[in-house]
Amino acid sequence: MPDDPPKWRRRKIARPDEIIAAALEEFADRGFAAAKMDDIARCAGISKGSLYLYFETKEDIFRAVARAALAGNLEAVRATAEAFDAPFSQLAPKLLARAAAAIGPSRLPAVVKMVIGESRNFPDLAKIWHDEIVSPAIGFLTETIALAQQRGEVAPGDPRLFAFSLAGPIVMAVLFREVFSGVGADAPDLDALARQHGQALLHGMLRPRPPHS
Amino acid sequence: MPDDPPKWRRRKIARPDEIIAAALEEFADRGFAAAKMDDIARCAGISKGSLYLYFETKEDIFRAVARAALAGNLEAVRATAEAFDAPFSQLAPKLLARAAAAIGPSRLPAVVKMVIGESRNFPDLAKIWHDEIVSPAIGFLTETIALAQQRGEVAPGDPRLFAFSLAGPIVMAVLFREVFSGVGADAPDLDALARQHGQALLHGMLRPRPPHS
Amino acid sequence: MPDDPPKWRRRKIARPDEIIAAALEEFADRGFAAAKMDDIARCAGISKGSLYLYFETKEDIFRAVARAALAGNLEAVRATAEAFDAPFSQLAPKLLARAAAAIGPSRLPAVVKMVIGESRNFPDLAKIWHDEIVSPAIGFLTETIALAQQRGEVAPGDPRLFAFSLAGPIVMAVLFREVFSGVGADAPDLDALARQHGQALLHGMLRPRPPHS
Amino acid sequence: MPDDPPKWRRRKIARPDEIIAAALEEFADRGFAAAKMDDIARCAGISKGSLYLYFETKEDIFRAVARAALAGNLEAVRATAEAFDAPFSQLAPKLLARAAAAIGPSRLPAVVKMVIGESRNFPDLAKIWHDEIVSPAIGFLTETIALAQQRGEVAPGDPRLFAFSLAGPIVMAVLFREVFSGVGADAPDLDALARQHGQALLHGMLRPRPPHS
DNA sequence: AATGAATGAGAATTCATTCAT
DNA sequence: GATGAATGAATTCTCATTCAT
Repeated sequence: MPDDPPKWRRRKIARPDEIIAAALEEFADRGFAAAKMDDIARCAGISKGSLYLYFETKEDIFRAVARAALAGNLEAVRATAEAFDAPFSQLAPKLLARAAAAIGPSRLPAVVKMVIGESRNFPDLAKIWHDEIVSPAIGFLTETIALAQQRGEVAPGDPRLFAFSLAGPIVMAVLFREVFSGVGADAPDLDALARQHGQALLHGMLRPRPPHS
Repeated sequence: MPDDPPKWRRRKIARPDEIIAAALEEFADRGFAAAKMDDIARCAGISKGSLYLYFETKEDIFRAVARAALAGNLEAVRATAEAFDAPFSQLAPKLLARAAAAIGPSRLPAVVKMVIGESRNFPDLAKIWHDEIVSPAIGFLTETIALAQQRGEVAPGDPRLFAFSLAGPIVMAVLFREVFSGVGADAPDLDALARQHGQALLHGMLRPRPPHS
Repeated sequence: MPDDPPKWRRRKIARPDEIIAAALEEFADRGFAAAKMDDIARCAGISKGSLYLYFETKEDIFRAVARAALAGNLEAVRATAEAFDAPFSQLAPKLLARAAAAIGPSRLPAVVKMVIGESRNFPDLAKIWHDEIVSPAIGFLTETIALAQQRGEVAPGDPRLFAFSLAGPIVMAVLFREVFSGVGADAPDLDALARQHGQALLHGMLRPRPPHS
Repeated sequence: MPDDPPKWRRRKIARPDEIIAAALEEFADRGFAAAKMDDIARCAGISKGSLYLYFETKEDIFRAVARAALAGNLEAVRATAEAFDAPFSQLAPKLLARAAAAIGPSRLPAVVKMVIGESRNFPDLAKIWHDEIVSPAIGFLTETIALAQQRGEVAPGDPRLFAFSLAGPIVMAVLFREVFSGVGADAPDLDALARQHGQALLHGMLRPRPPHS
């Protein structure tokens, strides 16, 4: 009987990712300390002991979860760099729309919540998140804005603060949903916010004063 | 011996607040689960057993901390309502500046971090924070903006999303500082951000296109 | 102002007894370990600290309770000795009736329960109870029976075992009531038991076989 | 190495009973509250944490101990029902002898002591013991006596009180031994008591008055 | 004498981690 | 590789006892 493993013991390769996915759910739901290895194992469909075949400690799993969330989004940030040379008035709305679309359905907000909550206990994670995601993302925005300022498209001002102006509302809305959905809050629509915020920030919330009339 | 008994015991009245202050530090530093009752007690200058004279459980202390942080700020939100009838173009910058000034030196960000991290484990707290702080604050902004729209001062659009546009950058910056200061990040200056963001959001980031040239 | 203490602080003399009475209730209800000094104090109408003005430790109170219960009954046992020279057939029923009447309304059963439950933890108490109550009582019965045997009134046999025969049913009924009333058991009537048991033990439960019929 | 792995771990099946046996010793010796989980574990030859693999709480172990003691004896009570139709004058001594023989070497008295001491704290246990052991046992005796009365073998009287008359001395002696052995009391011999008490209760303690002489 | 706030040793319980099978 | 029984360090909470007032 050549190649019939009557019951494929789940492909070894995929295990770590399954564990990370399971752990993400548990950590997101209960936080690092309150998540139990038992639950992560059960959620991953394996035994508790098997977790230790793939990870050294609970902390390791946490780090792996936090890092795994980086992976994809790190790409996303870089990918948007291609749209780099459009005028800022067209680039900014596109970036906001993409960010909103990308974040909305992902588990990223849950991981962000995790990282926020445990930033003091896992300073290395905070550092990695800062160095590899948050800082690059803000840096990218800052540079883009600075360039636009050099081209005379954007008003003078600290380009880094402008980056916060641009991204802040999305961040706030994402956290709002993560924290308060489930207690009866109605979370803002991310796409609509991205659209309206882009328009408002670029052209101003104020209605252009009617000539005088 | 004049009249300074520097180390009186028997101070039933003051104790709960001292405990809450101590617990705030511990919870902010380590999170709910990792904060030890021993440490809270030591930090409050009393014995472990004494904590239980004033609070039933560790959870109770956590709730008390989260509630105590509400108290002052609830007032702040209401107080700003007085500036109500200035034109929005003057009101908005003032609100941002006040918020930045009030939040910056307070421990509020630490409590916010706590509440974010434990929102799933303490849904009651999430609800209270939503109902008593976040929702009123956003609601207040929303109404203010809606009125300004009726007066023709503000461009059309969902006023609640505008509220996120207004407040989001401050929120993001506050959390940025709370999470990433300590890993070498340079946190944005809150006052400067408030000023520049107010200006940008009201009048637009874009430099008014020069006539043609 | 001669002898008017505006508020008689409760007569000092009576305090220990009040404490003992209060402690008896608590110990009887919850057992030694589960009874809290707080509760004993509250039940005695004084503060927790005051207990320690009269007793050194919780154990001391327990001992005092167990000893106090002895006091009265020790007398009772001796008092019955006066009826000593009646014929056994009259003496035995009287003793049983008196015991039943004395025990029924007293808190003695509760103390007995206490002593039974804690006999291993308080061997000194077990010893005192044995030496001062149980052993004298059984010894008194044993002697009485032995004398009756010498007078030819009672059948041959170990007089100490006869003592158990005599007293056992009362003891069993008392404990039955103490333990099982409150879970819906109907406790036997002590007086009736004393009467019927005396009759049965003296003359036999068996109906005298009718001559032949 | 033949086939004796003298120290296997992994013995899920046997463990609960070993724990119950160990706990019985500890509870009997010290009472519920004073028995420490550590000691029970050590006595069972396992670690403290392992107790919690098999029982939820200390109370659970206590309940299990109290229930386990029921198991065997429940059978014993039923088993004696077979001797049912002998004349009471033969049946009663047999029942007493069997009870004495069965109880003597067993740990039942220790459990009885436990249940007596904690009856208020574990009313459910008191109820179970009443409903499943004590009440059936007394009920069985009561019925047997009532039948014997109908057959004219036993004198008139409340058959339930007769049941106490029959069983009480054994109960008293068993508790006497449990409580006072260890403080130098000489416990009555259970078998001798059963024999003599049966004889006395059936035929009367009084020596049949010699015709006159 | 009386109080009750303060203490801290002690106990039950949890859970990450190990390792015999 | 996989399992899950076993472990014991760590933590919360209790409560008898003390002592400043």
